[in-house]
Amino acid sequence: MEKVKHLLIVDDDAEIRELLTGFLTQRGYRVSVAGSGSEMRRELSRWSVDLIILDIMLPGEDGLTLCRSIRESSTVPIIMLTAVTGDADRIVGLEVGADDYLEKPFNPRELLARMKAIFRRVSGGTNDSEEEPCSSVKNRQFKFAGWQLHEGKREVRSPEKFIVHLSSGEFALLVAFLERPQTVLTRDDLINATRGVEAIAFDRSIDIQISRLRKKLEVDSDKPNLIKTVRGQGYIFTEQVKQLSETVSGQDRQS
Amino acid sequence: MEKVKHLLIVDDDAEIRELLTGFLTQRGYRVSVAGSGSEMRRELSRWSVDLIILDIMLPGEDGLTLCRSIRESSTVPIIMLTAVTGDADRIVGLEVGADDYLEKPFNPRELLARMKAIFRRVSGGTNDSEEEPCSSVKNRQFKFAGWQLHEGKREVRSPEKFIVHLSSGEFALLVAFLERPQTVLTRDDLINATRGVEAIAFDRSIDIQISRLRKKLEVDSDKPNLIKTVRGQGYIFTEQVKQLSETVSGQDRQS
DNA sequence: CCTTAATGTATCAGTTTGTAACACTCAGCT
DNA sequence: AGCTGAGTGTTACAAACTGATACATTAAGG
Repeated sequence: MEKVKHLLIVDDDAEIRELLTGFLTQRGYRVSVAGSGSEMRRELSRWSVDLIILDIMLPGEDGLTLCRSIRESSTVPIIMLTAVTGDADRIVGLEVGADDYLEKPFNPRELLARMKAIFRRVSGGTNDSEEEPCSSVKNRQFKFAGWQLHEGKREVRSPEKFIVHLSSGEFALLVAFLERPQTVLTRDDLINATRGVEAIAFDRSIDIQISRLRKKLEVDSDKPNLIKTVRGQGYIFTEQVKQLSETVSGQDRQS
Repeated sequence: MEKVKHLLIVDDDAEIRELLTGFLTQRGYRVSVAGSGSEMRRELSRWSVDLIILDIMLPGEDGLTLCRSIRESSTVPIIMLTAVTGDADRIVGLEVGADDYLEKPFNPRELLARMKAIFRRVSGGTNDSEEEPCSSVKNRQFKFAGWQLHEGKREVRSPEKFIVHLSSGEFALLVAFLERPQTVLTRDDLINATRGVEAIAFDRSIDIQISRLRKKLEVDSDKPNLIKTVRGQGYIFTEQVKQLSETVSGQDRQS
């Protein structure tokens, strides 16, 4: 498990601070708060935080100024909260060095989604399974429980050799599982694998894709056998997977 | 994935700025704006941008002057926005060093198409598969799933050895796929491969050609097998391809 | 049992893709 | 010139896909 992330919320509205603190604490984050620029500096001097949620509208020094000044000494991710606005503020926000911005009033879950997206991006260098612009064609084949998946052909066959049509999203999800069978994958892992680092998505959207995938793969989708739920953690692909990697270049050459 | 392009919109009309910002941001570009020549210079001094969209009609320094002055120190691509006009402005615009121009009022999608065309041209040096003015005739033959394509003869035969007539556009598209089978090709890739760097085209026009090609190649064009769609990304040719390259000079030599 | 939180999924809305129908261009022909 | 037909792109709408909402269901822990 990863280290608990430490967030700093900077907003002059006590109600919002409390709302967010509650919501984010519950999700397992460590949360500090500040009601002004000076409080923010005090907090920042006291501990290093992993992400700052910064209201643009603050008494005294405003968020933009603070953001700029933070950026002079640090690359800590910043999400700006802007009042309802056209695109103008957004641009300003990003230009000042914020990593993302969110319009008030906002859905806390969307904040969470964007936070996660940023954390994915930041630690992103680590991830493998990213689509490379490489020339060598990925041409893997997977077999499990009589099923067969051919990556290059984007084709899935049931044990009875019927072609089962999966949508792009379902296909990507299945490949993610096949790459790491018999391992619990969190929703974050799956978003990362299927949508790349950039995506902003609520994690429940994975549940829905899982549900759709199960409907196509499982004999009895009420009692899933291939993809099982690990409560509180994520999902796991239970079958053993045999992988054939062809190193062929995708096109045979004969002169 | 490629780095996000950074655009600078220079226009005194706030409404147009916002419209374009919204449109282009949504398409994944990073956008800065300026309402005047001085703002433009400030923006340019702050970061390097990948393309400038420059209104010709500006209070104070006009677009032509700005364009010229930019060109003294930089080759950054520029698209000029001209008021409705005859060719006069166009010519002037291009003389001043703009890469392209667009008449107001314009369709944002056309702007997008022209931007992409410029980006293709700029990074164009990289692409291979470009029609070379070389003397040696390319005389490749491709085989896939029983089909046969002879590049020199511009001939395609079905598994039953029937000649299937493809239009030149469809033929080019198919060749593009055969050159990189089992790889997802974006619409941009395909425009680049089939129409060359110069072309200006909406990317939906690729969809149409795909549709027409499928109708001729696929057994059941409702459930395409050869060319599959990868939602949000592009298209992929699923079959393995066998390529026979003849290095002959196109006309048989026998002494 | 009851409470609470997590997960499953039907339904709906927004987005992307498919394609028919139309319009325009450009050879080749009269 | 004008006509004709093939090729191509656009418009316009249909179909597929995706994710959010909302509620149902299930598990965990008293």
